[in-house]
Amino acid sequence: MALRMALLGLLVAEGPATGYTLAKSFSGSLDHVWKASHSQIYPELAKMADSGLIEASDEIQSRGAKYYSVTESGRTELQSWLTEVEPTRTVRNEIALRSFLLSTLEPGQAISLLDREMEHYRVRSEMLIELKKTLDSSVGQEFGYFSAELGHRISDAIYEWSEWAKGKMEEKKTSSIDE
Amino acid sequence: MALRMALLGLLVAEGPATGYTLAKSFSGSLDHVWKASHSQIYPELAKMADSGLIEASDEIQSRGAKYYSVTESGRTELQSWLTEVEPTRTVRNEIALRSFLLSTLEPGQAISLLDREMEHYRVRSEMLIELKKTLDSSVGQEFGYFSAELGHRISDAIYEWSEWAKGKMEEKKTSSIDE
DNA sequence: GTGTGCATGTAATACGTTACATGATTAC
DNA sequence: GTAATCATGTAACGTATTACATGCACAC
Repeated sequence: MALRMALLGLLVAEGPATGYTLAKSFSGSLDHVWKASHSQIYPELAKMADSGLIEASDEIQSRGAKYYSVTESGRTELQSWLTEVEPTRTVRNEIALRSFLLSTLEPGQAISLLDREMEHYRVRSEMLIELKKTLDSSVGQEFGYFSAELGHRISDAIYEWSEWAKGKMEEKKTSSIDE
Repeated sequence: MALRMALLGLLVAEGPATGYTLAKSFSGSLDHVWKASHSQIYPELAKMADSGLIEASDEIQSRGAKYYSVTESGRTELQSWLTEVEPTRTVRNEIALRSFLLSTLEPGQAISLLDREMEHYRVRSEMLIELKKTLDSSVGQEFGYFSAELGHRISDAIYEWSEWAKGKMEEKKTSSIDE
């Protein structure tokens, strides 16, 4: 359902697009929020067209490209999903799971894992700051701005957590030497 | 793989346990990090026993309970996964996706969604503060402490983002009235 | 002519959710 | 005796990942 809504959202915001373009949009703006590959997107678009949420244009473009656009029913569907369906808040975050398992490691090992995380989220955070700048200056592109901001705040939170956890692990390491 | 590692981690940290207990542990401590239901856990434990990562005790307890414990091979497996396998950082966060779709809504509608989120994450945050207090006072239970801290920081980040986004939406609402 | 990027799809496998199904034990 | 909780499992379905497969168009 979420993938379907993501596709509807992109079509609403950016107008008619092909499966290929939508896959690209995912990797450009939705990537830090929701991932999907073309092998998922094409069959989903076909199903959506079957249920009348989107329509394929009659003319097929060069290279066999098919342009899809949202129907009125598609717009309604997206609206009611956003406003009426209770969000699935299932967390499935491997980094968080790994943080849970950190204490099964030696402090030294844990520290090098945390260093890796810090580096990753520092880079990610910087990337999102850049993305926000781009989106900020191009008026009418607020679409991705909210999620870029959220992604940025979450990345920072993970970065700071890693720093904190590293500190804890260093204390542990020192105190075990003292014993 | 992640579920398998979560189960190994729980068995390492808490000693021998049954599928039922492990399912309970998930909902107690791992819930805010990784979700799994018993229908996933039982078959996974059977597979893990087949590959020798865990062992079932000979005696079957009352009510047909089976106690599993980690083997040496299981410990090694967990270690090498944590230290050698590059984490899957795929984000699949429905709240973040919804944030992406916010701009397809009227500011008024968006604001009520954001209110709902704020309430949710305020409660979640408070819950995790309580959990951290519990884990802090019981020595030797640092196991869940790192992930509770991470969960807490992420919840707060989402809460603050919602507040920020709500402000933006209110500006938008006012300015559209002014027009 | 050949490599890169555009463009679409299918197949196999893995992972996850919901619902179905059963039975033992304990507490009231 | 009956309700709650312990305890384990299977089946159907839905979602996601990886690999396979094909062909057009443009630039060099």
